[in-house]
Amino acid sequence: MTSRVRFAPSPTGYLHVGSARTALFNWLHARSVGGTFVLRIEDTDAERNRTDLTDSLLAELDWLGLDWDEGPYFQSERRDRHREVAEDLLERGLAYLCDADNREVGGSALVDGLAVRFRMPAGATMDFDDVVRGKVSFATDDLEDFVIWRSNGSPVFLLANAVDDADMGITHAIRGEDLLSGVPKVLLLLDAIGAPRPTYAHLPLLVNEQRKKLSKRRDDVSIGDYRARGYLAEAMVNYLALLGWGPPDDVEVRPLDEIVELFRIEDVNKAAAFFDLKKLEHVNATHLRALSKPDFMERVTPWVGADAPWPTDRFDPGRFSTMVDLVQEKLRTLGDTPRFVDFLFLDEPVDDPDSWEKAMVKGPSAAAMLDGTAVALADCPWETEAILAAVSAVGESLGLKLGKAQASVRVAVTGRTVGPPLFETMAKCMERDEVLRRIARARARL
RNA sequence: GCCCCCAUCGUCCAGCGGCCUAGGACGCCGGCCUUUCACGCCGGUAACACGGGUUCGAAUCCCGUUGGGGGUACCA
Repeated sequence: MTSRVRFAPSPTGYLHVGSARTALFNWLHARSVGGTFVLRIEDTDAERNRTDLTDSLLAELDWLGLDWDEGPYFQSERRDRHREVAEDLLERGLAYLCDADNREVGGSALVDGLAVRFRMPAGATMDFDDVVRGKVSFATDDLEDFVIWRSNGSPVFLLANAVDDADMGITHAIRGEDLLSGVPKVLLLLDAIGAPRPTYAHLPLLVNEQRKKLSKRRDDVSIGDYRARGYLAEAMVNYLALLGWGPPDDVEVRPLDEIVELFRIEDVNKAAAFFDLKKLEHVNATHLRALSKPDFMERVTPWVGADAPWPTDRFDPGRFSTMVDLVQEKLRTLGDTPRFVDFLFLDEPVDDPDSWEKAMVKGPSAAAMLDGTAVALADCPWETEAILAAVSAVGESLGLKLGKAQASVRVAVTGRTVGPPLFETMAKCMERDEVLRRIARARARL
């Protein structure tokens, strides 16, 4: 039988990293075994759902590259089927009507304003074999009757989820461990309606530094936010795959298709994983460096457009393109790009107090360096090597190695102590007059 | 409280009875390279929670303890 999995988010917020990881593992399993990936929106709780959130959910999945084969199905459109099952269970006495105080009310047909609870059998044991956890067992005596149909006429998650999985022929339910304790109830429902039980795989939770389940309120978990900060989809997905799973050959940073090749749901481990931003950055930087020039240029566009920290009309695509060759390898996210090139498109170098303090105030012989450089650069050939030689010579005359010597010149021209290769930047992207003007301006400020 | 789950370096992953004086990655700390930063390279730091078993032999199996987490809604 071919494997069918589903990602079934409820549109109550933006897609967050935990859900994305669940979606990814379902997708990976489907793609690695040639199965079908179904997308189902679990919008049974009308009060908390918003359609615009559904749209953003789909957009984020699309961005991540997690394409689905079926759906999206909307649980809200299956209300009649859910009602049918609730009525059936009620008629068969497996469930009963109850009022707002959870008191049983007689009757074997749905009644407006009354909820329906499933009757928990006594003395039974519900056990199943979880792909990642192994044998798991619950005693029904520890569980209580549970609501399957609300008094407002809508199905509860447990019922809708069980019925939909059964109707959609889901063979593997891959989801977060927070849903583990709900399994016995779902099993009871499945057994009651005579549907086969899917195979379960409960993924370890993603946790924060306090080791608590990642939460929208406390933690930085929106996939959209990461995208906006300049993380690449392939890096996000690559990093997420590393949480709870590891490639057999220890090669961690790699393309998705290779991960599909290597992934096996049974290799997923059980312990909760900390979402480590530092490692995400590393993975991102590695993917970013591997981008071809055209690809990089296309992806960085949003960061150098209207929202960039310089007047749009001063942006020069040609110079920027040249700069990309010099700075791409230094970036950790696309969002880092502006601060490596902004000085080119601003009227004056950036004003960074720390840099000024470090190079101009505390640094050695800043005044002499600037004076000497101004003279040396006034008539040297405007080429990288010549500029390097000129600045180097000025430094030497002051007993400074190039590393120290270039600091004040760098801050005078760019505003910062850190940035792209200075002489190449000047030669290829700046006019001699502008460089000299900035050096003079800095000198005057000393 | 009750139920369930988990437990290897700070973090992620490897290890699935002998190959382990425990391996890789991120981070961190040195060094090299170097016009800053970064990249790259070299080196270092650092873990099998504890206690009992089982076994010739345990990080690996079993039990307990401790610690952590999840669930316990007419949320999903």
